[in-house]
Amino acid sequence: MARDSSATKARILEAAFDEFAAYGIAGARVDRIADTAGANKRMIYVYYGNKEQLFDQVILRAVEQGAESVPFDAENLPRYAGAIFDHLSADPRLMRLLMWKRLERPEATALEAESYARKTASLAAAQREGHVDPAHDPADLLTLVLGLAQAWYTTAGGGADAARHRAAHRAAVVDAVARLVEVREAA
Amino acid sequence: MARDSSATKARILEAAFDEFAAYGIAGARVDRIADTAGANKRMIYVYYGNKEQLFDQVILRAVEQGAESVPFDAENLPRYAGAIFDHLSADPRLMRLLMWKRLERPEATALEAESYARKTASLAAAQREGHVDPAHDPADLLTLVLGLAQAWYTTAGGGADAARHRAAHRAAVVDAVARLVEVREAA
DNA sequence: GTCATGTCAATAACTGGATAGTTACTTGCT
DNA sequence: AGCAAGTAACTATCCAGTTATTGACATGAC
Repeated sequence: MARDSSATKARILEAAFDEFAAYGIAGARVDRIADTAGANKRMIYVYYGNKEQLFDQVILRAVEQGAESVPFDAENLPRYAGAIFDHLSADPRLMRLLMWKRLERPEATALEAESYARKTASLAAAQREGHVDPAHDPADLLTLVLGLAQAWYTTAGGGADAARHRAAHRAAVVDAVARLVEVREAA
Repeated sequence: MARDSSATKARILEAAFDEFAAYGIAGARVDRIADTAGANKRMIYVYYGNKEQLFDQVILRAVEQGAESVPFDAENLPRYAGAIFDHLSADPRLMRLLMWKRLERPEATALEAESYARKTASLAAAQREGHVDPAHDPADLLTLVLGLAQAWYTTAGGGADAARHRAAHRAAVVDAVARLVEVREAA
């Protein structure tokens, strides 16, 4: 039993990810997190303050990792949507975690607000340059693209045998976004 | 204080809707539901069994009302998506309630499975008849349409000033679905 | 080298408040 | 009277957060 505080911190964070993804904030049990982490409950309070702050840390890490592995690409939105789809497919806990966050901690963080603003701005630019149909407001377009990329995880479609058709679902998302952003000649 | 059991039942159900939409199952407080309903806590247990069963009843009523006021229309999916959008706009509690359900009671009920099957079947028919592009599997298409219709409520786009742009958002949804189902000549 | 000292990591047992569900009782209607 | 509706007070459990204490390791004095 080496005494390694950063390893303990990391184990707690990982266990908390599991627990929060499964039960949300209200349903999560601090004792269970401590057990799963193989750590003492007290350390959770030492390292993270309380249950809510621990949740915030879990979210923060997930968002950072997401931003890192799925860079925004205003000029190729179908590909961006496909990348989001892949990212969500890779870990089923992720979408659940984000849904809990929307329900239990809906306040947009500064980080999120800033990332949102950056995306809409670069989307507007892509529209001016003719890569994306300018029919919709950039913010609206972003919402629609995200809605499509997440559709399998926010609706009943993501049921039992979803894994077997993953490739087809992904292709459907990519195609749907392609149709959405396709530049049309003025009628 | 008239003694009217069905009125008490209804008040409890309405208060439970409020409470569950706000806090989910784990976060909901039975005492608070009783207070809001102006009913005695005991009556909740008499009429509904326990907290989970009460939640199930709230969901059941919401789903029934939804099915009633938003009939599926495979031959005009943009309109269907618009109707879903309107239905969700009319009561912000609704989408929250459905999200809690996905997270806390994910099992698909028989009712839901049946309604899902009916929709995909009639969608397949609409594709054969040329009303809907047959590029995608009907089940996938349904998922995408729902993803679009709910996009403002499942993503960060549904923030503060969303109400002011509701009409524009609705139009965006309808247009996005129109593009999605548009029949294309074979390339 | 080894022993005292300070510091950080970790633990088990506890506390106080909350909370789902119950019991025993009262009220009002017919 | 008799039954259904309603009530208040209770219980047993659970659970977030705390307290008091022990164990590990490094540093430096001698």
